[in-house]
Amino acid sequence: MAETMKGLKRSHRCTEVTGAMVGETVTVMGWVAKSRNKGGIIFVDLRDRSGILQLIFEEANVGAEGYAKAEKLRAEFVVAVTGKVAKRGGAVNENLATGDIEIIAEDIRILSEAEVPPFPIESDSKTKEDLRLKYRFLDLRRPDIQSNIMLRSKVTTEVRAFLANEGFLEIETPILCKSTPEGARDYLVPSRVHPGNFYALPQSPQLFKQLLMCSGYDRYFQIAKCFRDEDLRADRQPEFTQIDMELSFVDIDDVIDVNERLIKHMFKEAIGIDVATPIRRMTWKEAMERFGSDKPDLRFGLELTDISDIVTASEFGVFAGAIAEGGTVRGINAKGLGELPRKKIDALTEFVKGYGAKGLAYIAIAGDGTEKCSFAKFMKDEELAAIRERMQAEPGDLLLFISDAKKKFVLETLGALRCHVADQMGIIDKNEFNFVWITEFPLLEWSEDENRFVAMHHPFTMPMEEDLPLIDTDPGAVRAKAYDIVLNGVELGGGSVRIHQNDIQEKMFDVIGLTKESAEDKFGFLLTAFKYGVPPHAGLAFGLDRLLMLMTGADSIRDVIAFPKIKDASDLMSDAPNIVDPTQLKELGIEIVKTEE
RNA sequence: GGCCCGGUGGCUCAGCUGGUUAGAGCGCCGCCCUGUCACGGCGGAGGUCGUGGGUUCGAUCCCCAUCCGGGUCGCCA
Repeated sequence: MAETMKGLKRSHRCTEVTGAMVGETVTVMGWVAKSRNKGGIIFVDLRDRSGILQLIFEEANVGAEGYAKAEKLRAEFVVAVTGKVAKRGGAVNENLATGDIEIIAEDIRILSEAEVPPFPIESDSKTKEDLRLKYRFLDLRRPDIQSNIMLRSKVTTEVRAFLANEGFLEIETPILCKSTPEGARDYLVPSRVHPGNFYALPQSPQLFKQLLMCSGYDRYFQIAKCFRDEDLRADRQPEFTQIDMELSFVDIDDVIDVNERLIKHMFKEAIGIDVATPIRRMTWKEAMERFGSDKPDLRFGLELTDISDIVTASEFGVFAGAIAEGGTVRGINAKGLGELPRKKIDALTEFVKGYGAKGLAYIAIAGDGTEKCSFAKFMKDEELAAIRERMQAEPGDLLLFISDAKKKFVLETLGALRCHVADQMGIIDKNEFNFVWITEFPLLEWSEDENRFVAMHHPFTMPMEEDLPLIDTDPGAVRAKAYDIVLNGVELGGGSVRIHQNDIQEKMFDVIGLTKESAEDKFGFLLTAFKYGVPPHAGLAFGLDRLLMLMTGADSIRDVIAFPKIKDASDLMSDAPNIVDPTQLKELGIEIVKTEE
């Protein structure tokens, strides 16, 4: 029978009770983590979000009725206990913050009984994630998840404090928006008042924050929910949170400066890490050439090496052919893997095939200098020697090569292989926080599917002034005033300077094949706003979930979100999404059409 | 949509090439125990081996389909 807490007031959380309070009477409330009945004396570990505190029940102190209640306690019962703080009578438990004290219970109320939970409520849970997510409210009781969620709160609190101090205003933007079907798929919300019309949930507050700049708010930020109807990943959820900001009368360096200080502040206050500033900067081109990625993990080397010039005239058709078609041949030197078993090399081949590579060429050099080369029979000795020299190969090294007619493909695939191999080699320092700004992104990207240039970032991104003349002659070569902040190979955030001049904006729409009418239809309100006095402005957004993932070392973004969704974007706990009542659909004028296989 | 991995008591797992009364640890239930904290002792309950077909004398094991979950590629301006 659950009791009321009438007349009681919690005086402390569990670990707020300290050795300095010995002799004081306290009232604590929480969940029974563990009960150990020794017969005549009962020890109970009481748990709340602060941690664990040991309670002692003896009939002499708590009375016959209280002792009988204590005997009934099972895991996850919710209790209120009043008692005296005491130094431990027995051994000190070094593993607990409160390990040298205990509460000698004088009164107990069972506020709620509990069924046996479907899985243990403990840190480092081995329980499968689907079960944990079905009972997320129990999973959220586990100390390690609680610590993640509390750290998340700490981070947003610090972000607000820091940005407020820098003169930023926190302004909310709408969740019900107009669909702008460029980029990711929108989540749509039907309108009852306008049958057949739909709102879209925002993929980001991009247009609204630019409007706020037009309206003179000068420095805006928001902890913003964003929505993208795309497939999930370990680091991707359909709804996620951004620390979003926009600033007026600034250029790249101003944005980078305030954000470096924000990063420094967040990491220091949240997890006690000192981030060295200024943070290194690297152009997109350099990142791609050296690391095969626009979000390079700089905690290790394994850089890409170009051997195209050496093999261009070789007899090896795979290499020579790729180059003849305008492609390239690049390699990495996996130091010390020269005696990797054939099976493991085959596994690496499978890995790159997963990205669409036709194969993986290799030269494995054993410790004694003997070589196994997958393409030796096509190569002259001097060509192989030149490759070894270029790759700085030594006995014990494994050289891996990828070739293709598409340079971008070679770089990206090898970049992925680089990270995969580094992981296998165990050369990544998990305690390092390696930041880098990636700058000078291309403004445009050629889309094979659409047979046109598309904006790499978004169509409001400002080209670099010195590249403006190229926009007609060689659009693909134009660099943008865009920047990403990358941490340990993860894109933490990104932003850009926005276009605020009409002529450049028109040119931009023109290049990506957007007619004046179409642009007007999609973003007319923004373009109109720009006619009435627009300040130069720029902004940036961090992925809060990914940030927390990196701060906590979590393997999955789900471990830092209170109520995450699973791979198919559903919620195992509430069973959303779900069918709705036919009358709701009727009111919205929506009819469900079954699609055939 | 493609590829890969997994599904065996409440939890985590074992189960070799098909033949076992399908096991273990933890948890749970009962009794005992006044200094435990991974408490201890004794006893006990609990499993349509994800589901449906098929092969076979016989399937947890092999085959097909399907459901559920994870990773990844595509996708994510």
